[in-house]
Amino acid sequence: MASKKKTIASRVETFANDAELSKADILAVATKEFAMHGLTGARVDAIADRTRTSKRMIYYYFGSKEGLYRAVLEKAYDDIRALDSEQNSDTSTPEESIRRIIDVTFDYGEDHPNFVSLVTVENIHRGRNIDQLPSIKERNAPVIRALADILERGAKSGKFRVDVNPVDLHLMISALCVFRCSNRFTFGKMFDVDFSDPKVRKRQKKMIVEAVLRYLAP
Amino acid sequence: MASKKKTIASRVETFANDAELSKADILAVATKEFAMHGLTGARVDAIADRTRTSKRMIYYYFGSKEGLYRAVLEKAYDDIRALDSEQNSDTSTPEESIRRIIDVTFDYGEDHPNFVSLVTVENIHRGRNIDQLPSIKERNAPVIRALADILERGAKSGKFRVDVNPVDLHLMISALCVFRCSNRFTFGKMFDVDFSDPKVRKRQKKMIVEAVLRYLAP
Amino acid sequence: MASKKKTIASRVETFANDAELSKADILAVATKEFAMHGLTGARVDAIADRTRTSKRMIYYYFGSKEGLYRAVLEKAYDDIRALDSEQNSDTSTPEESIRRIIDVTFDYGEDHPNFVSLVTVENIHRGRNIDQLPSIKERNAPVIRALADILERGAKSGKFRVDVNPVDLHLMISALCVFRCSNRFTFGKMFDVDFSDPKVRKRQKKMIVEAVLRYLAP
Amino acid sequence: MASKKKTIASRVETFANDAELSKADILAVATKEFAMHGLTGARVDAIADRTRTSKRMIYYYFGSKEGLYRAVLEKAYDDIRALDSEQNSDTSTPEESIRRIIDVTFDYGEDHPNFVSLVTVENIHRGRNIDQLPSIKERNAPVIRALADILERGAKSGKFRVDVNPVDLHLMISALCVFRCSNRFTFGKMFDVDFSDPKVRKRQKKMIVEAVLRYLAP
DNA sequence: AATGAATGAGCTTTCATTCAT
DNA sequence: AATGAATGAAAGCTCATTCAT
Repeated sequence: MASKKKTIASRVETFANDAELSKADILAVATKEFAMHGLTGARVDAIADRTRTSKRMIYYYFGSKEGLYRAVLEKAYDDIRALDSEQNSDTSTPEESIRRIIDVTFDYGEDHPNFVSLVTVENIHRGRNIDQLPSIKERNAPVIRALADILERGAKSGKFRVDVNPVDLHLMISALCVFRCSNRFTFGKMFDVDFSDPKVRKRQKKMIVEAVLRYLAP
Repeated sequence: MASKKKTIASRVETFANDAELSKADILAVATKEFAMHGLTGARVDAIADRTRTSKRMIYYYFGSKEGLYRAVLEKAYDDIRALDSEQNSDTSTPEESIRRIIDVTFDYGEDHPNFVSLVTVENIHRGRNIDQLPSIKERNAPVIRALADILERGAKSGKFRVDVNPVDLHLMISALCVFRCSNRFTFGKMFDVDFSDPKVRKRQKKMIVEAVLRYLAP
Repeated sequence: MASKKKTIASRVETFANDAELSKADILAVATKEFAMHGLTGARVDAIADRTRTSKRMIYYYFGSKEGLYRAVLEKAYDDIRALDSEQNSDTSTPEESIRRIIDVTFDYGEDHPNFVSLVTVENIHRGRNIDQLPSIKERNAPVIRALADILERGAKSGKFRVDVNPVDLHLMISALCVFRCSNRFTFGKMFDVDFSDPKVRKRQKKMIVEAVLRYLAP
Repeated sequence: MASKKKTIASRVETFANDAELSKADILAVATKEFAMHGLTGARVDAIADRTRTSKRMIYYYFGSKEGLYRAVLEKAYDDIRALDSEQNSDTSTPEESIRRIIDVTFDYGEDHPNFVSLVTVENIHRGRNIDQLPSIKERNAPVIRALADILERGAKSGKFRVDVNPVDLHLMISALCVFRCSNRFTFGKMFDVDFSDPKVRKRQKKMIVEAVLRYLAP
């Protein structure tokens, strides 16, 4: 290994970096595995095999299969935080803001099937693991605050109705954007819908925007 | 055993019933187990233990763990068929029809968490098993026909817009009704929503009805 | 079934025939299965599936898997008895008799791989089952008597040496004719011999005849 | 454990040896089991029970029951290689060389019934496993080369005939020496031969030597 | 801090056989 | 005489994890 020639000072840092790289490597592989097979279906061996490190290191870094799963879950929700921070643009109209939120949410689901799967998996396990990651909760508060702000501005300007619960609105948008991703296999096969077809995608996104905006109208 | 007193004629029938009863018993227990732990997480031993029969009989009747899972899946979709047949009431207005479809769909998700979980589980497995149950597909066609009929009546009477795809409408209603059930754990914990609270339930159902009807308006 | 119209008298006989046909059917299938997979490797289910009757009938007729195996073994040795009876032709010279015995033995091994396999299987089980079939022993005595007779005639005429043990001679011929059948797979693969090649077959038969006759020469 | 006192240096080596010892232990026990019961008849549990290690370790070291069987087969053929290397003595006459080869082959079969059984077992499985052990083939080439050399020397000196195929000669010797071992149970019981009787053994070995040498004579 | 070797517990499945008429 | 339904026992194998340095 190259690290053999390093000074003690640099080595500590390098090892730390190596360790971080290894952890990141494991997390990336594990994300796929958990998303594809679920918590119980995922195989620690399978993860280790596709990693630069060994199975032993998974336990060294993450303690257990569940510990690794929780780290994967945390990372997945971490990644989605970047989404929210982009949405703070007060200059746009409430309607434009809603449009963009739907647009971003819709695309995120399409582009991050692993995230969608992980949320699904976690719900099968009744949110048992997300309970142990209190940081996630804090991170998600901004979404509701942003929606509440938009709703307030819309109500004040007379463009939106005044009786909308921001959490329910978030539920509505999430449902419409995520369900078609999380249930694409059963729904797609049952009703012959090809969710990956760009035309279908565009049509459904338009439908969601219309439905939400009409609902918000006074 | 009670069968000792039976006549030959009744015995044959009774035996058939015994077998059917045993199968039904196994299916009921297995439905719970698969819904709670997923396909891989479910344990054949655990199912057998809660059954009047033995593990051996599960293999005798269903061939394999996956065979049992498929039977459970088929049964779950079978049960939902009853839902559809109730909805054929041509006397009601298109709006009333939509209201009732949402009402029934919403309640079904609430009242049959196992069904919702199974669909979730099947999507993690990318619809691999539902593919092998072609009967399911046929059974689900009526839902779309019913919606298409309502849409047509609505369009003719000028109450509904004319450009609605019935499958997309079904997707919208399913998303709004099912997502809040399938994702109740992650969403509920993240945003402090108690989906089991009757007030929340009522409020959200009202929101869904409004959203859909407003979307369908011309 | 056709038997439904039969009179009672004929039915008994017919059933007996049916039974015999079923037994023969089972035996034929079982012979293959035991020859191919050995006693433990053979599957009662596999045998039943390739039979016109059911697994239950195998137990009805033969009592157990081992019982069936013994019946198969007995049948196999029964069939070979026909071989011996043909060989009693006193008009031929001792040398001609030996030639013909080798010829027949050699061809029998080639043409009845199942028999060869069954003997092999039985030896893996240390002759445990053949022990319980005393009839087989009696049936095999004639071979030795025939050889003893040939040896005596050969010795008297001065064509053969006088110190040959007929059982050892039978061992020699059997070894040379059977080994190349029973061990064709390991030997063939190890030394690139294609035992099914007619040229190889002819060459080896010639070798065996020469070796035995030279050994028997005074 | 004794290893607690070991130095680091010795420990590594000792651990390696422990593993090798465990493997050798398993192989020895498995050889017996497979020879006695065949591939399917052998029980992994039975092997594990007679071993210092556990069933789990068998799978750790050998992957599967078939993997263990192949290892056993390879070891058995490995052991016989020692036999061949002893036979290279150019000073002896061709006749003496043949005598010794028969002597050694004859005794090896007598003294290693497990080897004979394993070959038998492998032939029932149509050489499927030996196919996957290409090393075995290489190891067996020397036998044929040695025989070819002897035949050539014998032909040159006018002591042997010139038209003998060395592989066929090997087949002849193997057949005469091995058949009486592999088929001792059926043949012995059928014709009342006690192959373990030293007198019988001696008589038959003499017969084999005579038969082969007479066949090789010009 | 990092790791190769080892493992107990439990998994799904298969097997020959018997039950009950 | 004949048979479809049912089954206890055990098989091969896999899993996440720990041992021991």
